[in-house]
Amino acid sequence: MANDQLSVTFAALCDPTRRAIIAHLAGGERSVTELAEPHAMSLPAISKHLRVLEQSGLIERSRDAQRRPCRLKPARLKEAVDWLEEYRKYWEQSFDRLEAYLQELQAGKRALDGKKRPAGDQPDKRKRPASRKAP
Amino acid sequence: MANDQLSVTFAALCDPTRRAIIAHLAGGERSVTELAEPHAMSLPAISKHLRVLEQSGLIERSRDAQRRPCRLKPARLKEAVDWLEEYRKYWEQSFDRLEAYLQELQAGKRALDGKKRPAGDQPDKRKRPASRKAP
DNA sequence: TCGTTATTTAACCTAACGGTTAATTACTAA
DNA sequence: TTAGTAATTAACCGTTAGGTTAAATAACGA
Repeated sequence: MANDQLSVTFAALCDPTRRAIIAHLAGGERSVTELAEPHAMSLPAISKHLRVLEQSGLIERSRDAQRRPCRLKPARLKEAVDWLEEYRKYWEQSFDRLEAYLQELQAGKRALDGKKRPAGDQPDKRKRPASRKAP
Repeated sequence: MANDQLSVTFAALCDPTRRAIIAHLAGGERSVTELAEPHAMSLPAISKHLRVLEQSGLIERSRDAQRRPCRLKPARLKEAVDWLEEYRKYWEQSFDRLEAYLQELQAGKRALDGKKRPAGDQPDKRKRPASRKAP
């Protein structure tokens, strides 16, 4: 896996067990055993997941007697959402189009006179590179 | 890898080449060769990345003569962001705390009389994160 | 000190990932 | 029909991810 932060974060998030752990930790600090309890797998497996989460910066662990309580560290989640937010306009645009379509349906209009073309729908004629070179 | 949609989406996003392709496609429809051009790897490698993106539902492909133009399909990005938004309050809370701290520093206050956000709170309140609030 | 609880480490296994090169398919143009 | 362009498939390879069991470590409590 690539080692840039965003790749590490998304890689940590792509396992459902780890996402469940994050959701669990949203309820506050939890011990390893508590985090393991809902999952049908061994403690070492959970321990590995926690290690991944810790190394990705999504959680941190402290010490309380024998326990190693974990807590959420949300900064990396913010980074991920910041990346995704760049594309918000695209899904909102799709929604707008759907909404417009539904309004048309409701109005019973068949002839679309002033049909506007939403941005990002560019036909985009650009030069095509002849052939690529593999290093 | 798990086959639930969110896992598939995050797995697709955890490769920097694939994220770059998504960013590239934000500029509109692109052919495989165009998408491959900025990357120092073979066309089959790009083809595999595109397959991952297509199967995850992040892009779709059509046919234009020999070309297979790709375009962004943002719905899955929205699902990912929706999951992450559940945690927005956590990073905003952290930010609030930092802000409060900085304000304290600037004011030179030592006694915190009207402290609104106690640190390290939520001991064991199991609550589901609520929906996102508008910024 | 001894046993118990909590957690991690070690060693191992299998499947999947991300890349390669060579061959193949799909389509166009001459 | 033939040559050329665009992209995919096939076969392969090394590394890593995610799980296992067994053993080790850390801290407590009697």
